[in-house]
Amino acid sequence: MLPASVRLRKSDDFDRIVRTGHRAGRPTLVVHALAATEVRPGPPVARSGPGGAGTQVGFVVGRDVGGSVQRHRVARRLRHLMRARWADLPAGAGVVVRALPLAAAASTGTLGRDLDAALNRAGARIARSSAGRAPRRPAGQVSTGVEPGGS
RNA sequence: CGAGUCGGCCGGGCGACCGCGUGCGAGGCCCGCCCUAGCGGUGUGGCCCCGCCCGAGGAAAGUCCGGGCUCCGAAGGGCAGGGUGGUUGCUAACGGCAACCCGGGGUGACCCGCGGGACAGUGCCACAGAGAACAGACCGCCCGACCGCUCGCGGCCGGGCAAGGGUGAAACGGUGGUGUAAGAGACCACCAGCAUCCCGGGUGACCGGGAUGGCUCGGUAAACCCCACCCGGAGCAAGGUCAAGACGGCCGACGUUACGGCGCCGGCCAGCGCAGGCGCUCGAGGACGGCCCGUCCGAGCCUGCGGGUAGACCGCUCGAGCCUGCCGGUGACGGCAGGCCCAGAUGGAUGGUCGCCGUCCGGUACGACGCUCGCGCCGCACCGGACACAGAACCCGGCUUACCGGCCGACUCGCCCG
Repeated sequence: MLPASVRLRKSDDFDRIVRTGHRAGRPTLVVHALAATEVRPGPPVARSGPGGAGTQVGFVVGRDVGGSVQRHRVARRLRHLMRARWADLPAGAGVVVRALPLAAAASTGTLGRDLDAALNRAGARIARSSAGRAPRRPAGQVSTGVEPGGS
């Protein structure tokens, strides 16, 4: 399981990442992701610990997935799967994994493969938009790693 | 052995690896404070890491009742509104539970009942049927006049009757007799039922017995209504503390940009700011869910414009608590003694992946028994599949609903053996 400190806790964070983040879909789930500079325009929060420093992850399991028991089961399995992949995420990134109705019936192995594929595609899209024209974000962004002015 | 009734309990187990949350303890780094200024002390502080303890349910569910707790004002009266409805108890309380009463069902153990009032009033009673509420006469029974006649009768008119047939959930008591032209509680006996009174038993619902009366008086209150009793409102997003705070904050649309922003419009929610008006005991205004009364608060209030919270902590888990034993009670339950501490998350912990076992179902093979020779049933082995309903969110007591299955106890009926 992921500790509470690396999970998204604010409704605003969920809204921003789901609304403006880069998306990658699979049959069982959809990954929304933002690079560190897109998550927080200001100076990054200093954070210690292993893996991607400051990376935050959240999960959305809606009512269409199933009843309360089914939804909790899906969310727990996704948290366990994300724990194994969390260290490989870029530092400071924000990721929201949204489960689809098929996730309830899928095996944990299938969920893991879908999560890998979706994370890879979302990562590629972040890299492309940072390097190139940034079609999804009309207001352009500085490349990852360069801190915005002011500090 | 078979069939059944009631009550209680469990609701997969063990292991390995990897994890999450609260609490406690040790350590490291940072921060604040103190001084004797150090390799110091201190902490309601933050982060990391290690160890230990604990960590979902019988329904955690539906949110249908009842309470605790919190705030509204300290919780008044009447009306309206809502709820409950055999009796006596239990309980903090209840629409819950127990025992009993009455009615109904079952051979029985036992089960079921929204179980006050229909002479206070109003309404409704479909279809069928002649007639459905101070009812009614289709077939029918009887008497009389007239006509016909094959002299057993038929037709028609007037009158009497409601026994028999038929309709219906229900037809204005039942059976037998007297009576009569035929009949009818018209009268009589018994029975059922109703009303009033008396006696006996029971705390009571009610039960048992007796007398008198008129002879019989439908159902529906989960229709309005009447009677008795109960109910102030909102809810842990209750409520409280702290920090920030006016040149402010967030969100969205548009325009512009040197991509840092800027302008403008709109929206959002408070104790705030400005202006105007009214008022300070001859009292503005307000509170008590609605209305009236009554009571109380009261120095601020109203309007317009501007402007605009929802972060952290407390509440938050020791409670009508759980277990064991004894005592009282038919029982629900109560009393006493001893022991125990048993989830507190907040995008929301209580788990993930495997292995072995267990339970159930299906198939195959073998063995025992029964046999109507198709099969049934039991044991065992292997293979395959399934393992329910469901996730705390302030806390309790209930109710209701969902649920693969399993275990235990008491009792009833039938058959067989001794």
